[in-house]
Amino acid sequence: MPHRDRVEQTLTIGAVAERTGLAPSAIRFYEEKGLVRAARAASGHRQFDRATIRRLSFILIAQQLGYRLDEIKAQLDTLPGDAAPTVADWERLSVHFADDLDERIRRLTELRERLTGCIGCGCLSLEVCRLYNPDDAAARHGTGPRYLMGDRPDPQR
Amino acid sequence: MPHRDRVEQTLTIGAVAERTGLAPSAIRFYEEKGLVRAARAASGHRQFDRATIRRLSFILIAQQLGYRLDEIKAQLDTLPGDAAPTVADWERLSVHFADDLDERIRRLTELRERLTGCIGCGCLSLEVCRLYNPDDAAARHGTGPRYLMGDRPDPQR
DNA sequence: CCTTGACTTCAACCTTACTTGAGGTCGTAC
DNA sequence: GTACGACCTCAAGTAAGGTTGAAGTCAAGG
Repeated sequence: MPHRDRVEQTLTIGAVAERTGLAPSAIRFYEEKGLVRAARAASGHRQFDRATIRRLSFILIAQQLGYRLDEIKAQLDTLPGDAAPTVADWERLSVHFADDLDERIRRLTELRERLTGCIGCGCLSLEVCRLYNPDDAAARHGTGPRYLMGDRPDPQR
Repeated sequence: MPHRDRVEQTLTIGAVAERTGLAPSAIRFYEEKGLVRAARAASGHRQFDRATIRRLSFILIAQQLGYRLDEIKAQLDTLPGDAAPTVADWERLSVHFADDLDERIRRLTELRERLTGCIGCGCLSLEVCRLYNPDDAAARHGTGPRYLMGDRPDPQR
Protein backbone atom coordinates (compact mmCIF):
# COMPACT_ATOMS: atom_id res chain seq x y z
CA MET A 1 0.00 0.00 0.00
CA PRO A 2 1.43 3.34 -1.02
CA HIS A 3 2.01 5.84 1.69
CA ARG A 4 0.02 8.50 -0.06
CA ASP A 5 -3.37 7.05 -0.76
CA ARG A 6 -4.35 7.01 -4.37
CA VAL A 7 -7.83 8.32 -3.71
CA GLU A 8 -7.37 11.13 -1.19
CA GLN A 9 -10.71 10.42 0.43
CA THR A 10 -9.40 8.59 3.47
CA LEU A 11 -6.04 8.62 5.12
CA THR A 12 -3.95 5.78 6.44
CA ILE A 13 -2.59 6.04 9.93
CA GLY A 14 0.82 6.74 8.47
CA ALA A 15 -0.49 9.66 6.48
CA VAL A 16 -2.26 11.09 9.51
CA ALA A 17 0.87 10.65 11.57
CA GLU A 18 2.87 12.49 8.97
CA ARG A 19 0.46 15.40 8.78
CA THR A 20 0.06 15.83 12.52
CA GLY A 21 3.51 14.91 13.70
CA LEU A 22 2.05 12.33 16.04
CA ALA A 23 3.35 8.81 16.33
CA PRO A 24 1.05 6.16 14.91
CA SER A 25 0.96 4.53 18.32
CA ALA A 26 -0.41 7.73 19.78
CA ILE A 27 -3.14 7.90 17.17
CA ARG A 28 -4.13 4.31 17.88
CA PHE A 29 -4.16 5.19 21.54
CA TYR A 30 -6.47 8.12 20.91
CA GLU A 31 -8.79 5.93 18.88
CA GLU A 32 -8.87 3.42 21.70
CA LYS A 33 -9.77 6.24 24.09
CA GLY A 34 -12.53 7.41 21.78
CA LEU A 35 -10.98 10.74 20.82
CA VAL A 36 -10.90 9.93 17.14
CA ARG A 37 -12.63 7.35 15.00
CA ALA A 38 -11.58 5.34 12.00
CA ALA A 39 -13.34 3.14 9.52
CA ARG A 40 -11.69 -0.10 8.59
CA ALA A 41 -10.61 -1.41 5.22
CA ALA A 42 -11.21 -5.05 4.39
CA SER A 43 -7.60 -5.62 5.37
CA GLY A 44 -8.29 -4.25 8.85
CA HIS A 45 -6.31 -1.10 8.21
CA ARG A 46 -7.67 2.12 9.66
CA GLN A 47 -9.19 4.63 7.28
CA PHE A 48 -9.25 8.14 8.64
CA ASP A 49 -11.47 10.91 7.55
CA ARG A 50 -9.73 14.15 6.63
CA ALA A 51 -11.54 15.87 9.50
CA THR A 52 -9.46 13.71 11.82
CA ILE A 53 -6.49 15.98 11.23
CA ARG A 54 -8.51 18.81 12.67
CA ARG A 55 -9.56 16.76 15.68
CA LEU A 56 -5.96 15.84 16.32
CA SER A 57 -4.89 19.45 15.99
CA PHE A 58 -7.49 20.32 18.57
CA ILE A 59 -6.15 17.61 20.87
CA LEU A 60 -2.60 18.89 20.56
CA ILE A 61 -3.57 22.46 21.28
CA ALA A 62 -5.75 21.44 24.21
CA GLN A 63 -2.93 19.37 25.64
CA GLN A 64 -0.69 22.34 25.34
CA LEU A 65 -3.22 24.24 27.41
CA GLY A 66 -3.04 21.57 30.08
CA TYR A 67 -6.20 19.58 29.50
CA ARG A 68 -6.19 15.89 30.17
CA LEU A 69 -7.36 13.51 27.48
CA ASP A 70 -10.63 12.77 29.20
CA GLU A 71 -11.41 16.46 29.39
CA ILE A 72 -10.52 16.88 25.74
CA LYS A 73 -12.73 13.96 24.87
CA ALA A 74 -15.60 15.62 26.70
CA GLN A 75 -15.09 18.71 24.56
CA LEU A 76 -14.89 16.71 21.35
CA ASP A 77 -18.00 14.80 22.29
CA THR A 78 -19.99 18.02 21.97
CA LEU A 79 -19.24 18.05 18.27
CA PRO A 80 -21.90 16.50 16.05
CA GLY A 81 -21.01 12.89 15.57
CA ASP A 82 -22.91 12.38 12.38
CA ALA A 83 -21.83 15.15 10.05
CA ALA A 84 -18.46 16.80 9.72
CA PRO A 85 -18.15 19.61 12.28
CA THR A 86 -18.83 23.03 10.89
CA VAL A 87 -16.72 26.11 11.30
CA ALA A 88 -19.20 27.27 13.93
CA ASP A 89 -18.59 24.08 15.92
CA TRP A 90 -14.87 24.65 16.01
CA GLU A 91 -15.39 28.28 16.81
CA ARG A 92 -17.41 27.33 19.85
CA LEU A 93 -14.58 25.20 21.16
CA SER A 94 -12.04 27.88 20.34
CA VAL A 95 -13.92 30.47 22.30
CA HIS A 96 -13.78 28.13 25.25
CA PHE A 97 -10.03 28.06 24.83
CA ALA A 98 -9.87 31.81 24.65
CA ASP A 99 -11.79 32.21 27.88
CA ASP A 100 -9.56 29.70 29.53
CA LEU A 101 -6.47 31.47 28.31
CA ASP A 102 -7.74 34.79 29.62
CA GLU A 103 -8.29 33.21 32.99
CA ARG A 104 -4.87 31.64 33.03
CA ILE A 105 -3.19 34.88 32.05
CA ARG A 106 -5.09 36.66 34.79
CA ARG A 107 -3.99 34.13 37.37
CA LEU A 108 -0.38 34.17 36.34
CA THR A 109 -0.33 37.95 36.38
CA GLU A 110 -1.76 37.90 39.87
CA LEU A 111 0.87 35.42 40.97
CA ARG A 112 3.50 37.61 39.39
CA GLU A 113 2.29 40.55 41.45
CA ARG A 114 2.26 38.57 44.64
CA LEU A 115 5.77 37.42 43.85
CA THR A 116 6.97 40.97 43.36
CA GLY A 117 5.52 41.82 46.72
CA CYS A 118 7.26 38.89 48.31
CA ILE A 119 10.72 39.19 46.83
CA GLY A 120 13.04 40.17 49.56
CA CYS A 121 10.53 40.06 52.33
CA GLY A 122 11.77 36.64 53.37
CA CYS A 123 8.27 35.44 54.01
CA LEU A 124 8.46 32.33 51.88
CA SER A 125 6.38 30.21 54.14
CA LEU A 126 2.90 28.88 53.77
CA GLU A 127 2.00 30.17 57.17
CA VAL A 128 2.32 33.81 56.25
CA CYS A 129 2.82 34.13 52.51
CA ARG A 130 0.10 34.41 49.91
CA LEU A 131 2.43 33.32 47.16
CA TYR A 132 1.27 29.78 47.18
CA ASN A 133 -2.06 29.51 45.45
CA PRO A 134 -3.33 25.97 45.32
CA ASP A 135 -6.43 27.00 43.38
CA ASP A 136 -4.60 26.95 40.10
CA ALA A 137 -6.16 23.69 39.11
CA ALA A 138 -6.59 24.81 35.51
CA ALA A 139 -2.86 24.76 35.04
CA ARG A 140 -2.55 21.01 35.01
CA HIS A 141 -0.33 19.67 32.34
CA GLY A 142 0.05 16.26 30.88
CA THR A 143 2.59 13.68 31.78
CA GLY A 144 4.30 11.03 29.80
CA PRO A 145 7.13 11.28 27.37
CA ARG A 146 7.51 14.92 26.50
CA TYR A 147 9.20 14.55 23.16
CA LEU A 148 5.81 14.37 21.56
CA MET A 149 5.19 17.88 22.76
CA GLY A 150 7.87 19.82 21.08
CA ASP A 151 11.22 18.42 22.01
CA ARG A 152 11.15 15.18 20.17
CA PRO A 153 14.59 13.71 19.65
CA ASP A 154 14.21 13.32 15.90
CA PRO A 155 13.20 16.66 14.40
CA GLN A 156 12.18 15.09 11.10
CA ARG A 157 8.90 13.28 11.57
CA MET B 1 6.17 11.74 71.52
CA PRO B 2 3.84 14.72 71.59
CA HIS B 3 2.72 16.10 68.30
CA ARG B 4 3.94 19.54 69.13
CA ASP B 5 7.51 19.15 70.23
CA ARG B 6 8.26 20.45 73.63
CA VAL B 7 11.45 22.14 72.53
CA GLU B 8 10.56 23.95 69.30
CA GLN B 9 14.02 23.48 67.86
CA THR B 10 13.22 20.64 65.53
CA LEU B 11 9.97 19.47 64.03
CA THR B 12 8.57 16.00 63.69
CA ILE B 13 7.30 14.92 60.32
CA GLY B 14 3.77 15.29 61.60
CA ALA B 15 4.37 18.87 62.61
CA VAL B 16 5.92 19.68 59.23
CA ALA B 17 3.01 18.00 57.49
CA GLU B 18 0.57 20.05 59.49
CA ARG B 19 2.31 23.33 58.74
CA THR B 20 2.73 22.72 55.02
CA GLY B 21 -0.43 20.79 54.27
CA LEU B 22 1.63 18.01 52.76
CA ALA B 23 1.09 14.36 53.54
CA PRO B 24 3.87 12.77 55.61
CA SER B 25 4.40 10.28 52.81
CA ALA B 26 5.10 13.14 50.43
CA ILE B 27 7.65 14.61 52.79
CA ARG B 28 9.41 11.26 53.12
CA PHE B 29 9.35 11.01 49.36
CA TYR B 30 10.99 14.41 49.05
CA GLU B 31 13.63 13.43 51.57
CA GLU B 32 14.32 10.29 49.60
CA LYS B 33 14.69 12.40 46.46
CA GLY B 34 17.07 14.75 48.23
CA LEU B 35 14.85 17.81 48.23
CA VAL B 36 14.83 18.12 51.98
CA ARG B 37 16.99 16.72 54.73
CA ALA B 38 16.30 15.51 58.22
CA ALA B 39 18.40 14.56 61.22
CA ARG B 40 17.42 11.48 63.13
CA ALA B 41 16.53 11.06 66.78
CA ALA B 42 17.84 8.04 68.65
CA SER B 43 14.46 6.45 67.99
CA GLY B 44 14.96 6.85 64.25
CA HIS B 45 12.37 9.57 63.97
CA ARG B 46 13.07 12.41 61.58
CA GLN B 47 13.97 15.76 63.04
CA PHE B 48 13.34 18.64 60.70
CA ASP B 49 14.89 22.00 60.85
CA ARG B 50 12.49 24.94 60.85
CA ALA B 51 13.99 26.06 57.53
CA THR B 52 12.48 22.94 56.02
CA ILE B 53 9.08 24.62 56.01
CA ARG B 54 10.51 27.23 53.72
CA ARG B 55 12.05 24.66 51.43
CA LEU B 56 8.74 22.85 51.18
CA SER B 57 6.93 26.11 50.47
CA PHE B 58 9.37 26.68 47.68
CA ILE B 59 8.71 23.21 46.33
CA LEU B 60 4.96 23.75 46.35
CA ILE B 61 5.19 27.07 44.58
CA ALA B 62 7.61 25.70 42.02
CA GLN B 63 5.35 22.75 41.36
CA GLN B 64 2.51 25.14 40.84
CA LEU B 65 4.65 26.83 38.21
CA GLY B 66 5.12 23.51 36.47
CA TYR B 67 8.61 22.52 37.49
CA ARG B 68 9.42 18.88 37.93
CA LEU B 69 10.97 17.69 41.16
CA ASP B 70 14.38 17.18 39.63
CA GLU B 71 14.36 20.73 38.35
CA ILE B 72 13.29 22.00 41.75
CA LYS B 73 16.04 19.99 43.36
CA ALA B 74 18.55 21.60 41.03
CA GLN B 75 17.34 25.01 42.20
CA LEU B 76 17.44 24.04 45.85
CA ASP B 77 20.92 22.62 45.42
CA THR B 78 22.18 26.13 44.71
CA LEU B 79 21.33 27.09 48.27
CA PRO B 80 24.17 26.86 50.76
CA GLY B 81 24.04 23.44 52.31
CA ASP B 82 25.95 24.31 55.43
CA ALA B 83 24.23 27.37 56.86
CA ALA B 84 20.58 28.28 56.79
CA PRO B 85 19.76 30.09 53.54
CA THR B 86 19.65 33.84 53.80
CA VAL B 87 16.95 36.15 52.56
CA ALA B 88 19.22 36.95 49.63
CA ASP B 89 19.36 33.28 48.72
CA TRP B 90 15.60 32.99 48.57
CA GLU B 91 15.40 36.25 46.70
CA ARG B 92 17.67 34.88 44.01
CA LEU B 93 15.37 31.92 43.49
CA SER B 94 12.30 34.13 43.53
CA VAL B 95 13.70 36.36 40.82
CA HIS B 96 14.15 33.26 38.73
CA PHE B 97 10.47 32.54 39.26
CA ALA B 98 9.52 36.05 38.30
CA ASP B 99 11.44 35.85 35.04
CA ASP B 100 9.84 32.54 34.30
CA LEU B 101 6.41 33.93 35.00
CA ASP B 102 7.01 36.88 32.70
CA GLU B 103 7.99 34.49 29.96
CA ARG B 104 4.96 32.31 30.51
CA ILE B 105 2.60 35.25 30.51
CA ARG B 106 4.17 36.47 27.31
CA ARG B 107 3.72 33.11 25.66
CA LEU B 108 0.13 32.71 26.74
CA THR B 109 -0.71 36.18 25.55
CA GLU B 110 0.82 35.38 22.21
CA LEU B 111 -1.19 32.20 22.00
CA ARG B 112 -4.28 34.18 22.91
CA GLU B 113 -3.64 36.52 20.04
CA ARG B 114 -3.10 33.70 17.59
CA LEU B 115 -6.32 32.16 18.81
CA THR B 116 -8.25 35.37 18.23
CA GLY B 117 -6.90 35.46 14.72
CA CYS B 118 -7.93 31.86 14.13
CA ILE B 119 -11.42 31.90 15.61
CA GLY B 120 -13.85 31.56 12.80
CA CYS B 121 -11.28 31.16 10.08
CA GLY B 122 -11.76 27.42 10.20
CA CYS B 123 -8.06 26.84 9.82
CA LEU B 124 -7.65 24.54 12.80
CA SER B 125 -5.14 22.31 11.19
CA LEU B 126 -1.47 21.85 11.78
CA GLU B 127 -0.80 22.22 8.13
CA VAL B 128 -1.89 25.81 7.91
CA CYS B 129 -2.53 27.12 11.40
CA ARG B 130 0.02 28.71 13.68
CA LEU B 131 -2.08 28.07 16.74
CA TYR B 132 -0.20 25.03 17.77
CA ASN B 133 3.05 26.00 19.36
CA PRO B 134 5.04 23.01 20.50
CA ASP B 135 7.78 25.19 21.96
CA ASP B 136 5.87 25.77 25.15
CA ALA B 137 8.06 23.39 27.05
CA ALA B 138 8.10 25.61 30.12
CA ALA B 139 4.44 24.93 30.68
CA ARG B 140 4.93 21.39 31.86
CA HIS B 141 2.99 20.46 34.90
CA GLY B 142 3.32 17.66 37.34
CA THR B 143 1.38 14.49 37.41
CA GLY B 144 0.26 12.29 40.19
CA PRO B 145 -2.54 12.72 42.66
CA ARG B 146 -3.80 16.23 42.27
CA TYR B 147 -5.53 16.61 45.58
CA LEU B 148 -2.26 17.72 47.05
CA MET B 149 -2.42 20.69 44.73
CA GLY B 150 -5.56 22.34 45.77
CA ASP B 151 -8.45 20.00 45.36
CA ARG B 152 -7.81 17.60 48.14
CA PRO B 153 -10.90 15.64 49.09
CA ASP B 154 -10.68 16.42 52.79
CA PRO B 155 -10.39 20.18 53.23
CA GLN B 156 -9.23 19.89 56.81
CA ARG B 157 -5.74 18.51 56.63
C1' DC C 1 0.65 -4.50 81.51
C1' DC C 2 -1.06 -3.06 77.52
C1' DT C 3 -3.16 0.14 74.53
C1' DT C 4 -2.70 4.28 71.80
C1' DG C 5 -0.62 7.52 68.66
C1' DA C 6 3.11 8.90 66.12
C1' DC C 7 6.60 7.39 64.01
C1' DT C 8 9.71 3.83 61.14
C1' DT C 9 10.79 0.86 56.62
C1' DC C 10 9.76 -1.48 52.49
C1' DA C 11 7.31 -3.17 48.71
C1' DA C 12 3.48 -2.72 45.88
C1' DC C 13 0.13 0.00 43.73
C1' DC C 14 -1.98 4.11 41.23
C1' DT C 15 -2.74 7.48 37.28
C1' DT C 16 -1.76 9.64 32.76
C1' DA C 17 -0.08 9.25 28.37
C1' DC C 18 1.96 6.95 25.76
C1' DT C 19 5.99 3.62 23.65
C1' DT C 20 7.97 -0.74 22.68
C1' DG C 21 8.15 -5.35 21.24
C1' DA C 22 6.54 -9.74 19.70
C1' DG C 23 4.19 -12.06 16.37
C1' DG C 24 1.20 -11.89 12.36
C1' DT C 25 -1.15 -10.11 7.84
C1' DC C 26 -1.41 -7.72 3.33
C1' DG C 27 -0.21 -5.98 -1.12
C1' DT C 28 2.99 -4.56 -4.25
C1' DA C 29 7.79 -4.86 -6.35
C1' DC C 30 11.58 -7.27 -7.91
C1' DG D 1 8.14 -16.60 -4.70
C1' DT D 2 9.79 -13.91 -1.61
C1' DA D 3 11.22 -9.67 0.29
C1' DC D 4 9.66 -5.17 1.87
C1' DG D 5 7.04 -1.68 3.98
C1' DA D 6 3.05 -0.51 6.18
C1' DC D 7 -0.23 -2.03 8.71
C1' DC D 8 -2.58 -5.06 12.56
C1' DT D 9 -3.27 -6.74 17.83
C1' DC D 10 -2.06 -7.41 22.42
C1' DA D 11 0.75 -7.34 26.45
C1' DA D 12 4.13 -5.19 28.92
C1' DG D 13 7.09 -1.32 30.00
C1' DT D 14 8.11 3.67 31.19
C1' DA D 15 7.96 8.16 33.59
C1' DA D 16 6.55 11.27 37.40
C1' DG D 17 4.79 11.89 41.79
C1' DG D 18 3.26 10.20 45.00
C1' DT D 19 -0.25 6.79 48.14
C1' DT D 20 -1.30 2.65 50.61
C1' DG D 21 -0.63 -1.20 53.43
C1' DA D 22 1.87 -4.43 56.24
C1' DA D 23 4.75 -5.10 59.96
C1' DG D 24 7.40 -3.22 63.51
C1' DT D 25 9.32 0.35 67.20
C1' DC D 26 8.86 3.64 70.91
C1' DA D 27 7.11 6.53 74.76
C1' DA D 28 3.39 8.01 77.58
C1' DG D 29 -1.12 7.25 79.87
C1' DG D 30 -4.55 4.54 82.31
